[in-house]
Amino acid sequence: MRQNLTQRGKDRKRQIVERAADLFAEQGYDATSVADIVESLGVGKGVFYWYFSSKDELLLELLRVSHHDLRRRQQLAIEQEDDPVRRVEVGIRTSMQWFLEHRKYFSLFQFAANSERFNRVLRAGNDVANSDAVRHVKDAIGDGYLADYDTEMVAYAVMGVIDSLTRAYILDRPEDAERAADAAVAFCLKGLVGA
Amino acid sequence: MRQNLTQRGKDRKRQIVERAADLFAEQGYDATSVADIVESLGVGKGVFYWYFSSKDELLLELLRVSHHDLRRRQQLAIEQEDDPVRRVEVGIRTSMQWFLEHRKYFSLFQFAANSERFNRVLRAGNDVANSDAVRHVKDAIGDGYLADYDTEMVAYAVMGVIDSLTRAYILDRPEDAERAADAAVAFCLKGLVGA
Amino acid sequence: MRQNLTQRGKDRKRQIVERAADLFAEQGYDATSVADIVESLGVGKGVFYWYFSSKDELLLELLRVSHHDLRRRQQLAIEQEDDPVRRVEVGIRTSMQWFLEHRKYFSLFQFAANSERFNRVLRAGNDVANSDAVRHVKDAIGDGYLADYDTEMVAYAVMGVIDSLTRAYILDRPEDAERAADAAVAFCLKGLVGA
Amino acid sequence: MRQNLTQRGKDRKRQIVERAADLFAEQGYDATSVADIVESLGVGKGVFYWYFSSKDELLLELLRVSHHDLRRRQQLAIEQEDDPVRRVEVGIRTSMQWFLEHRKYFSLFQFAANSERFNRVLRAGNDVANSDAVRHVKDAIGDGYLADYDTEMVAYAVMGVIDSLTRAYILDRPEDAERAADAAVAFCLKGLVGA
DNA sequence: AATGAATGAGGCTTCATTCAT
DNA sequence: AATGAATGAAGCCTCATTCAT
Repeated sequence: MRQNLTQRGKDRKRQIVERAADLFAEQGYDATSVADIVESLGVGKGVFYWYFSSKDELLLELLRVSHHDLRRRQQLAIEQEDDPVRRVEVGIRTSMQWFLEHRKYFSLFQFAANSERFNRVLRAGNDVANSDAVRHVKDAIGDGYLADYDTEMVAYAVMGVIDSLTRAYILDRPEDAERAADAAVAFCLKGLVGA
Repeated sequence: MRQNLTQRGKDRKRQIVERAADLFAEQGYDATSVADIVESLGVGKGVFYWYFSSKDELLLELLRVSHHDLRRRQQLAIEQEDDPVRRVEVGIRTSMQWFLEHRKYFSLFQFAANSERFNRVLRAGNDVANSDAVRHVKDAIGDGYLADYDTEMVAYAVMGVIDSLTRAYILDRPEDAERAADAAVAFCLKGLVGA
Repeated sequence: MRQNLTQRGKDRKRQIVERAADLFAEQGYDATSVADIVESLGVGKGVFYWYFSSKDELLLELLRVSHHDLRRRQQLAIEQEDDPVRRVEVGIRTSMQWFLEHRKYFSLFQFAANSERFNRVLRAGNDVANSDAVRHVKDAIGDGYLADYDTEMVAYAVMGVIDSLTRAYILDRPEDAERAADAAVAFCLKGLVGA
Repeated sequence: MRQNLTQRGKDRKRQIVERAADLFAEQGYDATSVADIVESLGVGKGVFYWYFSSKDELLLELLRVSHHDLRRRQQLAIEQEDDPVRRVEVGIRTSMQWFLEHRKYFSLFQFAANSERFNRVLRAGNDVANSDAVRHVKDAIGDGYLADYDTEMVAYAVMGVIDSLTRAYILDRPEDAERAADAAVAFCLKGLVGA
């Protein structure tokens, strides 16, 4: 909302975003009130609206920033690989690693993905991610002897594997994170019977 | 909230559940008020509380019933197959077919899965489903030369593929439903590079 | 908002409108909160929104109804006169008499007339009133030897006289109401120097 | 809130008053926030409270100054006429001309006139104006053969004509300003039938 | 079984004003 | 003189739920 922020202002804004993310993750977006956020920060209600024009706008910003961070991290990691199959693998591992480090965003992403109001933010980033993935997948598959099905679908399938295993393992049993990532990679590359 | 319902009562109750499901799917659970539901049905508010003790209870019941229906349909289909690999395939296809026919439940399941308050209902059914799946997967994989990773994880992976492709294709472009199912099956069985 | 009102409902609604009119007249529209209204009635806040979709909507309805009443009263009185000059006189007297009896609406009308948001309601009624008045004035003036200036303007002028004298005398010194009405009539008919 | 202002300070203050008048005219006093004013000026909030102790105080000052200007302009114009009837005419024309040039103040005056809080400022000026007018009117009427009704009332009537025609024509159709002024004068002097 | 009416806590947001720098 | 930051009361409105009939 405001733009000319002093250092103090920037800090305060970041503080709000982070606290909000924590609370959203704990209780859900709808169940978390603006009052919850500012009270937990010990500041007045007006502070919130000095930095954000609405609760929705805060979530949007939060999604934009974190999603962008995830995507960037992935990009960086993938760039360093040449082999297309390795690229897919690295993509999977980086995603899961990121969620391990930023567990609180996972449920928010899921929530947003299910909401008419918020999914466009993710959609934007995801579309880029998906078309990237399609390219890698195409390269990985090679001469197209699997051209029977759309590579775009494969990209979505990979994302689904990541989401599901992240939800089931990364969040609740971080100690299994590594094994879950291995499983995701193995499954995505070879499937059930593709020994 | 009554239990001994006459036929008329049962009909009314079903009517409420269905209308609620429609509205929840359109606007989301939190954004749909009890008033929305009864108004769209043209009845008074008392009706709602005659059949349900709370809005949450309605969702819980709705989830229980529909999730059970999905699981049952799957069970029936799988039973008719002997080959374990075919069983996995049939499981996938049945899920996606069911969501094609009951699109309105998909987002509700996703919502519930993300909610502390509601996910236990799905969890119950899903745990059964998962251990079933594990069995099938184990059988499919055969003598365990892929025993390196947990079959439970594989089961989650399969579910993730189903969810992701359902969301991306089944809901928005029903005409691609078949291809999406094919893609899901192929991907789950052979993965990206599993020729 | 609601339509199927029981007798009790209709009474309650009327009660709200009247209390609101009182408070608006005393403190002004903006300065009167919905809480003021319901508290002064000893009911819960929800009651207000059962009958009106918003505070603005209440004012709109209040304006519509009362303005319509004023116009109707005028119409009835005027109809009984044949002489056009007498019609103008009766119109003026009826207006002022009505405001004497419904003092609380005067400032509301003035407020609304000054508000982008609300003046359309009055505009509608006033336009009719004005074109009626134009007809009477035309008749009163006779063969048009005053056709030099627009009769529409004259109609507005008459309204201005009514408003101004109402504000200055009717509201604050009801005992002078009669004299004020006489003055308004004399002024409108003959002006300052029109012996 | 300072008093000993440098030239720069005086300019700044005038700037605020004028911008506020613009915004008040556009959106209304209550609907215009202090934030609106300072933002539209591109300055911080402190500036406002440096020059004014409150939003109300700003309006009061604005009313005082502009109303005084109107009255002064009228005075000057009237002084140059000897004939009492001409004086009334010139008073009317000057008012309307002034509002044509300062359209933004019209609705503010109306708003203030309707407000317990603000009307005293206008009252003060208006009372003077009115007693002046009474004198002129008395002179105009001459030997009192119209002494039947109070000349004070006539003064209010004239003001009402001015307000009404100003609102209806001067503000919305400036091109009709001249005709409206003519109409006001003719009506006030001769009334409807005082040919 | 069902209706219209009522409750009241709580949610989001605004805004005049003050403060530290 | 001026800025960005902060306060907190208050306003409008929603909504799950309950009640009287």
